[in-house]
This record gives sequence, structure tokens and C-alpha cells, in this order.
Amino acid sequence: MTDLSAAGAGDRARAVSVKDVAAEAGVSVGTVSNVLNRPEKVSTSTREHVLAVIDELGFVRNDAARQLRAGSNHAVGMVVLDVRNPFFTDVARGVEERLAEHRRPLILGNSGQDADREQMLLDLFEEQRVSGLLVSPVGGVLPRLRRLRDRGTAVVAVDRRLDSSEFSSVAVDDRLGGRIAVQHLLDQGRRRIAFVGGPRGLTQVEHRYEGAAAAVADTDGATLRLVVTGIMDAAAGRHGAEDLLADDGDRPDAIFAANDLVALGVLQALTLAGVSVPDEIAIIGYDDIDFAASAAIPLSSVRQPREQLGAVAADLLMATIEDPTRAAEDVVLEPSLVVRRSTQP
Amino acid sequence: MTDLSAAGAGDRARAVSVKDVAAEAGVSVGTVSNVLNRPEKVSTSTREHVLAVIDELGFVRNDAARQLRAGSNHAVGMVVLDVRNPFFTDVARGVEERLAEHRRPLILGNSGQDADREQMLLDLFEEQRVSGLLVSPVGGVLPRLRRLRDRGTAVVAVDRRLDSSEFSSVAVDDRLGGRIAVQHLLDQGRRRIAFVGGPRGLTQVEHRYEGAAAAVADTDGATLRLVVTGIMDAAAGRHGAEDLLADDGDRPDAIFAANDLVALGVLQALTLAGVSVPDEIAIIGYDDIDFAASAAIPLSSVRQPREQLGAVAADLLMATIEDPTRAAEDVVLEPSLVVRRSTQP
DNA sequence: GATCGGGATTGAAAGGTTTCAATCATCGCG
DNA sequence: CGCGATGATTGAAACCTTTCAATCCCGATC
Repeated sequence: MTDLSAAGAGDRARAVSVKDVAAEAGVSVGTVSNVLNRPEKVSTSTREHVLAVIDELGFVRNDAARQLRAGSNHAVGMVVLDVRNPFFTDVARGVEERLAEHRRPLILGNSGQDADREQMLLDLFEEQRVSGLLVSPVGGVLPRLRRLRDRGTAVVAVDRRLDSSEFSSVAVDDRLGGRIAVQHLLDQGRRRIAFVGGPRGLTQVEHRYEGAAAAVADTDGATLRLVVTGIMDAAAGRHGAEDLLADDGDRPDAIFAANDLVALGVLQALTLAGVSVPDEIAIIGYDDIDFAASAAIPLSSVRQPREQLGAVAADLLMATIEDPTRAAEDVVLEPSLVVRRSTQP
Repeated sequence: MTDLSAAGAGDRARAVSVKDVAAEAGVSVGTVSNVLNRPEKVSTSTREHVLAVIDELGFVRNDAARQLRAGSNHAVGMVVLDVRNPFFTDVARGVEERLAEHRRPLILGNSGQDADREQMLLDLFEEQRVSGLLVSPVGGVLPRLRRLRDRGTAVVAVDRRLDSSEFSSVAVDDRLGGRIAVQHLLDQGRRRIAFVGGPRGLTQVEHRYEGAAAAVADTDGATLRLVVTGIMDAAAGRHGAEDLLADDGDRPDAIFAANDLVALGVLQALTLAGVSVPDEIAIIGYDDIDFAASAAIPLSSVRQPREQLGAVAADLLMATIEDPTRAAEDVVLEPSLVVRRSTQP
């Protein structure tokens, strides 16, 4: 009570530690720790007293020390391809919600489809010793992921299967999605189909195109042409549509866009050019983001079960964290058709 | 080389630590640390040798231990109101980019306008000992933020000024934005204006409405009516527009929506009802999200300098971290008008 | 040949939490 | 009254990195 030295120099109050709490409460640090982590091991009176002191002193646990001791971070890291695409933020939300049930925070990183940024994020997550990692891989990270796994970090691939069968994955059947989309267009009597998307080499795009081609091959008189874009945003869709309109030899009567951002761009270009949608040209997108429904001409789309994708990914990851020897498992979800005005007069 | 015991039990390889590197390289841990943090203090030969060993052993720094020693986390936390609104993800990207220049990671949390979730996030950030915090406050967190500041965590309010003048803030002048939007409608000859947005009490909404009212008050014969919505998404916009059309006594000739999501909903409802935009009714939104430009009828909007908002917030935060005694500062940015087809025939 | 100066390197301490074997206190029963 | 059992509490070790005063080594200078 006469300890002036403590109050003296104090530039800024040092953080309150378990030791401070223990001293103030007149117990040992072990007891304080028990109150926090195994309250049932502590007598009721002691527990209440310690909790009161914690509150009074405003003690907040130092997570760094806790992690250091535990050897790994409770959190889970996630690398997504594009935070600006609502599809990915929705998947991330699905993950986050499921993880919240296990009281595990999610640390979100955005690679923007850039391999260097992806590397940086993996470095960061490794330094953080996250206990699990969800990743939509950009490219060439397989060795890196192997190393992480060998160190005890659980890894699950999202929205794309890794080449190897060493890691679990969750993905949506993009071939089926492409087929469903184009079959719907064919069912509406359309025959001259155009596919707009890119770049070539992006697994999702390739599969959607293959599905589309399969549907067309099964139908007499149906044709499919391909318009390749760079990145898949609305601007790409606008340019793709303008190209199609310019070359008016055989104007398509339906367009399948590889995602909704592209489809919105296509829609905009067509409306601007005075082409009636869906009368002259029908449009279908992919992902069924919220903006598809609220576009001025509501957009038909192939719905991916986004929240489910996130939830299943989180479940697989949790299972792998709990049992690292668990066999890898590839979960494939089914897409479904959502019909709106852009394909139905 | 004959150390069988080490290889023996090993369930899973324990993480490689500086100690292991030091032993393998035949130097002390202090030297390894110097190689990592002050390479210029180490002789060239030693440095190269240690780096080689680090690479060979696959050593990765343990961030928890580093933080524990340092006393605070290098990272910065951010709480946003709604990750699904592109406006916020764009602001966050602005922050992230600026922080990247200082090699500080951003940990993003989503409150979803829920005060409980906001509390949980603040708990998390406090346990993490983040060095700074960017927050779009939901409600009643002032005492909490004070405590954080007293412990040495820098705090900056984003997109909204805190009631008190203790914390720096960055915001956009919403009154001016509202005025600009409605003045534009008036300049186009519109007189019967409707404002769609809500809920009442949300600072941003109130200010935008006040600005709108001011512009209307300055113009003879102009009227303003208010349609209050709950949360501001596309569904709210659709309902608002339907209400306006149903009551066809004095149909407005222009609608000012409190954000672009609402505006898109309004646009959709009008198109569906066969109302011509902008001929019969003009629409202007707020935020200028990317989807505003790629809507089928491109949407006029009030542009908020989103990336700049994020960048300035990051700058203020960095300054406060570097000098905690720094006086609070309120930065107000100016919005600007973006005219597209929805208000211009 | 002794001393000095300088850069390079060392080694131990500190930081906060958790864990666990060891100790203490209490009570019931013989 | 003593002993054992049970439950509560203790205290030190471990986790890994960084820092800094102390030491070492080498070459140069007198």
C-alpha cells in the first residue's frame, strides 16, 4: 500500500498479467489459469473471487503467450481468389459461421489470383502457426502445402481439387453446371450458343465449357462458339458481347457467361445496343450472386451452394485437424438451375 | 550423427526453432536472431552459412513468441458493418494496400451491424494485442474503445465520427452527398423527389436525407417525400418502389436511394412495372459500387472515395501508433457526382 | 611484445500462459 | 487421536524469440 515505485515512472500501464491477478487475489498463477480453463477444478469461493479480481483489474488474456505454450494457433487461415467477387465472400461467410461453432476465428487473405501474393499469405499463415488452412490454390503451391501438412497443419482445397489425392477438397461439379445451363438454353429452343469466359487454363472455366459442349453435342443443329476473356469481371463481359454483336454474320441467340459478373457485363452491352433480352438473345450466368436477381433484367444462373461449400470445407478441415491421419476425401456438390427473366420471355 | 534417440519416438516432427538452427550451424541463438533481424551486424560468411542452414532445416519463425517478446502484435484489426456490401470490401482493400506498405497484416472482422458480434470481435482483437484498430462502430462501444486506447492500442473510426473528440476519424460528408444528388435531379428538371432508405437513426441515412431536404428547400415547387426502409439491401429497394407505385396519386418523377443496393432494387421494380427509367422516373443511388455501372440501366450515383477513405484511415492509424499522444483529427472527404443513364435520357 | 580498438559473437534474461507433479488442507473413519 | 483419501492449490518448467551487456578475437599501433 506504500509502493510508490510502481506508480512512479509508469509511462503507460503495462498490461495486466495472470501474475498480477494472482497477487491481487492472493492465489497462485496456476489457480488463476485453472479458473480460466478448468473452472470445475477450482472451489466456488476461490473462483468467484478470482473472477471478481479479473474484472476489477481488467485482465485480458494474452493470446500470443497462450499460443506459444500451446504450440499452435487456434485460428484457421483461408486464401481466396478474389474478395471482390460476392461468390467468394459468401463462401467465406459459410466457413466463418461454421468455425464460430468451434470458437475458432478465421483469418482471411486475398490472393487476387496472384501467385506471389499467395506465397506471401502462406508465409504469414505459417509464421502464425494456424492449425488449419483452406485454400483455393492459384498455382504451383503443392510442395508448399505438403510441407505445411508435414508440420501438422491441416489443409483443405476449396472450389477446386488439387492434382494430387493427398488433400481433401470440396468443389462443385462444374461440368454438370455447364451442361445444365446450356441444356436449359436448348430447351428454350435456342440453338446458336456462345460461351463467354476465361482465361483458358482456369479449371473452373474449362469444366464449364466442357459441360456446355457436351450438351450441344447431344442436340441436332446446335452450335457452340467460344469467346475468350482475360479476367472475369463486368468489363470483360461487355467487351465479349460487343465482339459478338460486331461480327453479325451469325449472331447467337443465347449466351452462357462463365460467371455472373461477366453475364452482367454482357447484359449491359446488349441493352445498350438495343438488343432485346431474352427475346433476341437469352443470357445465363453462373454463381447466382445476389446481384443476379436484382439486375434490371433478372439473370438466370447456375446456383452453386455457396454457404454449403464453405460449411463442408470447414467440416472437413475440423475433421482433419482432429485426426491428421484421416484419409483425404473429395466432396463434390451439385449445382442447380435458377431460371429468371433473362432466359424466359 | 549417431543420435538415434532424437529420431526414435517422434510422433510428428516438432517445429524447428532458432535453437535447432543455432546447433546445426554451430553458432549461438543470438547470432541466428541477428541474421534474421539485423543482418548487417553479422559477418558475411556466418550470415550465409546460417541462411543455408535455415533453408535446409525449413525453419519458419514462430510469430507468437516474437509477439510475446515484442509486447504487441504487428497486425491491425478492422471491424466493418457489412462484408456483403461491396462498398465496405473496397474500403477494406484500400486499408489493406496501405498497410502492406508497412508490412502490417490486416485482420478483418464483420459485425453485420450486430452489437454482440462487435463485442466478440473487440474481445478477440484485444486478446491478440493488435497494435491498432479501425472500427465502424455499431453502438455503445465508447467505453470499450477508451479502455483499449488506455492500454496503448491506437483507434480510428471509419465512415462515421465517434460522439467524442477523443478519437481520430475519417468520414465522407454525407450531407453534401445528399445535396449533390438531389441538386442533380433538380437540374434535370425533376421536382417530385422521393428518398428511399433507412432505418432512421443511422447517421449516414439521416445526413443524406438532410442534404436532400436542403437542396429541395432551395428550389421553388420542389417536393421531397420519405420512404423508410429497414436494412438497406435490394429487397428493401423493391418494396419501397412498389409502395411508391401503388399509391399513384402523385407519383414521383425522381428517386434518391440511400445506397446503391437499394437503388438497384428500385430499378428492378420499376422495370418490372413497365415504368421507363429515366424518362418517367429518374434514379440516383449512393456509393457508386461497381455494380452501379454494370446494371442494365447504368445507375447514376454519388461516389464516395472508397480507396482513399481506407488509405487515409490507415495513415491516421499509423500516425497514432507511432505517436500515441497525437491529437485526434477528423478528416472529412468530399463525395462527387457520377452521372449515368438512370438520370439522363 | 603489450595494449588498444573494433567488430563479431555469446549467453542469459525476459515476456505471459499452461501444465503437471508435488504439496497442503480437510474430513471421515477406524 | 491418527491415518488415509479426496479435493484444492501451488510453483516451477516449458514454449520460442529478442535484446543487450559482456566477452572474445583479430589486427593494428606504439
